[in-house]
Amino acid sequence: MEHHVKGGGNYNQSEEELMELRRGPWTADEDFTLINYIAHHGEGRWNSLATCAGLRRTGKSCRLRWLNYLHPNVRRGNITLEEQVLILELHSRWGNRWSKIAQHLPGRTDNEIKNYWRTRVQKHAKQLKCDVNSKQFKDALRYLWMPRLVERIQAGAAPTGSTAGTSSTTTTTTNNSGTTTVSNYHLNKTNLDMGPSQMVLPQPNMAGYFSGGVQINPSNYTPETSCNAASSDSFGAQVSPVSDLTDCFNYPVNHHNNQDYFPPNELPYGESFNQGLDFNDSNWKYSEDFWNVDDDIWKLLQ
DNA sequence: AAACCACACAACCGCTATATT
DNA sequence: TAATATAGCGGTTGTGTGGTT
Repeated sequence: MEHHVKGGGNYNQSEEELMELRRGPWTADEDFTLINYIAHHGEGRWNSLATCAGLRRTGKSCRLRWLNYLHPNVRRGNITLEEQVLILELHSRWGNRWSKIAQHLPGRTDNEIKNYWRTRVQKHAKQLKCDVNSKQFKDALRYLWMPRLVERIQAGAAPTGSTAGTSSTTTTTTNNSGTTTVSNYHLNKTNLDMGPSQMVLPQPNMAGYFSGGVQINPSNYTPETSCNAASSDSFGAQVSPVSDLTDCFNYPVNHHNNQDYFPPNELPYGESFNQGLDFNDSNWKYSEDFWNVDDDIWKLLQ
């Protein structure tokens, strides 16, 4: 199918030129041409690049294709649990600042994060019949979804295996300069001796983000574990003793073997939990399947 | 097997900010 | 300084795909 650009944007081109331009999905040949051209001539000045490369595309389209798809640093595939936590956390702080959020998820594009938000997060809001920007839904994200994600990350990453007999609390903190850190506290003796691990965002590699006891620093960072070549000072560890988001993640110990189960008086949010969110409301009583839509996270509401 | 539907995501559009001439 | 070009952002749309009826 051949589309034609009708105009728009600031990429001023004559009507005749525009009529020649292709739209829609890129072909493998076009991708190859673009990659090859950029490999030899570099990127930038996208209009002339498109012309010189012989691509019947707008410069804007070439730029987007390169940045969102063909660039070697673009990371494709499922959004990891760690990335989901980051997206939720950063979106709660910055809103729809997709590009800004993307800067903290190496290899992910603003477009991908935006799509994730629309398809996954907004879907939950829609099914719950509440606005994605409502306090009710934001509280659900903060006090249910995010802690649940964190717990699953820890369950998967902690060498101690099952959470049975091991309690954990993750704290997200923001210091005066606005830097976010995430701390893990695996409350067994070994890790208590070791103390919390902390890392500073942004950093180029999410592996070990919640690993507990492993501190990411430039010396143990290798290109193999990252999609971006980042300067070492962008992910050095630091300690942030003061937290303004601690309450969000201070949830009680789950003493039960089933990590998805919390009795009513042990729901994973603290005393400070907002009154505005009524989980007894019929809207919140969805079947297990509903909450399974996103990786079993919401089972605890059943 | 065909029609329908929902979803994920690539791509486009309009706009603003910044750089260049 | 003004005009133009370029880069980038966020919202929206279109299309392919997989699941369901």
